[in-house]
Amino acid sequence: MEDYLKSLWKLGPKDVGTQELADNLNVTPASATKMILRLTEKGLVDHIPYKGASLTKKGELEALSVVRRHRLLETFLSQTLGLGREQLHEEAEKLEHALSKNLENAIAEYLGHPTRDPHGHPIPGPNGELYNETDLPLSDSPMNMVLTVMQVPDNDSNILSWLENNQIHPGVQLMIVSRDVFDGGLNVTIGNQKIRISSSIASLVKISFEDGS
Amino acid sequence: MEDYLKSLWKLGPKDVGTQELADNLNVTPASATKMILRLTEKGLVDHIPYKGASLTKKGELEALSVVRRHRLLETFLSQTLGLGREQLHEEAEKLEHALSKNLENAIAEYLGHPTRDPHGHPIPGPNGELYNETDLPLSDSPMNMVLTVMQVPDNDSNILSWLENNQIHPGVQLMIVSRDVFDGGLNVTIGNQKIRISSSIASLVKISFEDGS
DNA sequence: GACGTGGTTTAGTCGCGGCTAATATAAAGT
DNA sequence: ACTTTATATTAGCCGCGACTAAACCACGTC
Repeated sequence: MEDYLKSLWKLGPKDVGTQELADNLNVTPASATKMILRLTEKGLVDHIPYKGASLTKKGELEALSVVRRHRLLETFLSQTLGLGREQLHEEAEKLEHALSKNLENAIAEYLGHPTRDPHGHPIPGPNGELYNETDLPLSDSPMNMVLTVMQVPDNDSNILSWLENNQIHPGVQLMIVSRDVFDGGLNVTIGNQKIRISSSIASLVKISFEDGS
Repeated sequence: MEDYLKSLWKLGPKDVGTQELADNLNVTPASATKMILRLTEKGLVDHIPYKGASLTKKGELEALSVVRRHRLLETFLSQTLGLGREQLHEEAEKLEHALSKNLENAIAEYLGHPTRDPHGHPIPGPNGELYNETDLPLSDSPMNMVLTVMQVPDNDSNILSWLENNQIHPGVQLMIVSRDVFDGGLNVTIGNQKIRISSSIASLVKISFEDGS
């Protein structure tokens, strides 16, 4: 239920098709339809049959609350237990539904009310406030400029391990030296290393032009 | 489900009646019966109809695993977030079902494999090993001896707050100076304070004769 | 030894969140 | 316009964990 809201948020704000939603949650389209009906009933979702579904204001706030819990948990587990970025998502996924408001507050307090999680994703405020929407996909970034990695994906531990092995994580600086005309792959320098990043991965890494520290 | 195992463990090792179990979990006896049947089916519980239920070896291990997760979580939340003893139980109760083996291990590691939680309750090992079964109820303890508080209850935040307010928590030393003949209430010195502890509360506090530090 | 009472179980229902199989719809191709 | 095809929905089922109401059993009492 909370998972559906989260997925709708992640896939939104456009209307999300049943199939797309179902794929995202690893359930069948029939299950997704049923849930969409339930959520519509509760006023969390607007649904146009055979068209798609999107969150209402109320649904969006719910979704942001889940996302907040998720990202606070990731930050907390990283900070205390020192879990690697590849492990965080999976664990937070399980715990987020069981996190009380009290504990959410205590964790936020403990962490000093962080605005980014260990993947660089912005953490919504207690009332759904979101900042930091200005980061750019690495795949769309200009060449020969110093770029600061701001965000890496959180949900694919394979990609994440690869990035980690190549020293790519939030805060790191790099520069695009060339771009492959055919497949969009990037040749990048990072420190004194040169690596190649496929365009599919590059589209998942977000950067800014400022010093991200 | 895990809650049923935990309750059966807590109320055992004797046969537990449907009513008693249902009361403990705040459900109706009918619900308890149904669950007992399911657990029997799975080989976690032995059930004699109209008599009672008790854990099998397999069920006990399951139960101990839940207890371990619960107590590790309490310890972890206390240690990191500094939550008060009264709040720990409730929060751990929610999270325990969502704690993966991985995270359980990471937390145990982080805490240095503790054997007691903040209430002094023993934490079962990863394979269900339990020590520290020698602590005595304060209500049964001799007078005029230095006693060390080892365990306080975890599940009643009112009692816990009262104990906390009177400086009674694991590690504290006290002495029984007199015992009320009629109601079993205890007069106790703790530091230079004298307080009275009702027999019902005293039966929930466990002590040892050794220095508990 | 029948009788009543309290605890136990069964029967039937509900909401949640899944599934499969069958049906309905919208959009695109001929 | 008609048919194909992809996508959505409905219908009907299952397991979990709760509930109420009704039947059932065991035990102590008379």
